Parts: sequence; C-alpha cells; structure tokens
Amino acid sequence: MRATDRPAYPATPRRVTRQLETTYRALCRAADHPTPEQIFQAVRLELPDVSRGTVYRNLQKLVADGRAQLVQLSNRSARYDGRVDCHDHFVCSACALVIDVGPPGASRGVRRRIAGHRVGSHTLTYFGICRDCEAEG
Amino acid sequence: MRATDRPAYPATPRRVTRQLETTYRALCRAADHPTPEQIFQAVRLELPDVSRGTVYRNLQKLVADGRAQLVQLSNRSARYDGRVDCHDHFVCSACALVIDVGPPGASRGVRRRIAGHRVGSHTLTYFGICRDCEAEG
DNA sequence: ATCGGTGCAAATTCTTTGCAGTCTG
DNA sequence: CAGACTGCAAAGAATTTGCACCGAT
Repeated sequence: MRATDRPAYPATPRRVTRQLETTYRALCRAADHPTPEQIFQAVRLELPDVSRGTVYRNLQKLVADGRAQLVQLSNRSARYDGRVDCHDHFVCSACALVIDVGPPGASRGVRRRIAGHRVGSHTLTYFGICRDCEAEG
Repeated sequence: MRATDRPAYPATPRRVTRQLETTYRALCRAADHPTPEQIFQAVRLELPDVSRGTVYRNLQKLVADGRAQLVQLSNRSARYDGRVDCHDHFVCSACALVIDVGPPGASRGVRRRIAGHRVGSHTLTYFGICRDCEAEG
C-alpha cells in the first residue's frame, strides 16, 4: 500500500488498546519486515499474555488504517512494514531477506487506470540473491 | 521470474510425463493466472487420477525450468502464469483478479545490483479495484 | 453501559512430504 | 533397470474464527 492510499481516519471506529499500540511500536522498531510470528514474540516481551490471534487481527487493522504496509511476497509467511511512504523492496530468493529500496523506482510509471481498472498503488519488487547468500554460494 | 532468469535447460534431469505436460498445457491455456487448485481441476479433466501433490510438484518444476512464472501476491493461494516474458500485473484487491500489463513499466528501472545484492528479476505490481468491483461499489 | 477488543482453542486453508508402487529414458 | 515420478494420505505451516469475558469510551 502506498501513502496516497492511506485513509485519513480509521475505516472503522478503533479503540486504543495496549495490544494494538504495542504491536504498532514493535513493528516500527523492527527494520527487517518481520513476520506476524516475529511481531508476536516481540509484543509478548511487553505483554506476556497476548495471543497470536490478537496480533494477526491488529496487524490487519494497522494496514487498514494506513499505519503499516503488507509486503506482497507470496512466501509462506506474511511480512509487514512499518514504513508507509512510497518505496520498493529487494527480496533474497534464498534467505527471504527483505530490504527497502529508495523511492526512485517506485515513483515512476504511475498510472491512474489500467485497462479501465482503478489503480490505488503499485510496488516494484526486485528478486535476487543477497550478498551473504551469494558469498556462501 | 523474468525471461532472463530462465535456465536454458532443466536444473535437474527431467522426465517427460503425462502429468507434467498436461499441467503445462492447462497452465498455458488459462489466461487468468490460475491457482494450483484450478490447474488441478483442469488437469483432472484429462487425467482423472492425478493428485494435488503431483500438480503442486509439477508447477514448481515448471517454474524452476523457466516454463512458468509464480506471481508474487501473498494472498491465500499461489497464482501461476504461463507467460514467462517480461510483463507486469494488475491485481484487484477485492476479487483477486490478476491481469497482465504490457512490458512498458516492467522494462524500466532495471538495476543489476542494489546495495551490493545481485538482482535477478523485478516485477511491478499495480494494486487497485477492477472495473467490475468498482461498479458493484 | 455499550460494544469493540481479547485470549483461547479449534477450525480452515494451502502446501509439503513419506512411502510404496509405476513408468520414463 | 535405475531412479525419477506418481497417488495417497497424513503432516505441517500459516492464518482465521467462534465464543465468553474484558475493558475503552
């Protein structure tokens, strides 16, 4: 999701709970596009009784509210991103490393409509082998 | 995966089985980026005893051999593409429609390396609401 | 007080895998 | 005929959901 798609206000009335805000802070703190499981473990350090279900639900709320991005990877597990500004990603096909790539690629080729369909956002994703995996062979 | 990543020959010795070739033909025939389940149903019409496991395995072989592409969407189910040339995708966030978008966007911004990591391919994906879903509200 | 949020556990969905038998090269 | 491939069924991984209680507004 791109910043321009971010709703100005929550789509639905939202309550400020410890679980939601702790999840958001854990996501912003992580720089490595964590999985729901990783975020769950991080939240758990502060709220030992939090459940996976709640973390999954709250991550979806954060995306719906434009406070987070879901990185589309089609791997086994979802990856979330606390950055909601316009940027692209590099993904290592070997180790699933995900890194942010500055906006230059993302900002070009913006199209409002494609074949009559309304475009809300776009993402350029580079796939390859990261330096470490390349070194290991 | 991009055409340039396509291995000239199968990565591993490959046998030509009815299941593999029927799966490939079913994939090429479909224009809608089918899920493994949809391909399984199509193959089943020709080979009633084929199993899901075999279709899953063969789809992975086709990708490994550069005869098919896996569309990276992070939805519930994987989506395969019989086109292996350079092109992008539009994805409807409401109904999961996937359509091909011509090469203009795909071919720009090509980078060989990013932050020292080797880039093998890249994909530009547009997210939005398709015409039909927009009409329905 | 209302009704959205939470924890728990079971259910779902999608995909992978072990194994014994089959078929390709 | 070797070993890659297959069907089957069970296992595995990731995510969603129903429900009764809790807590933010």
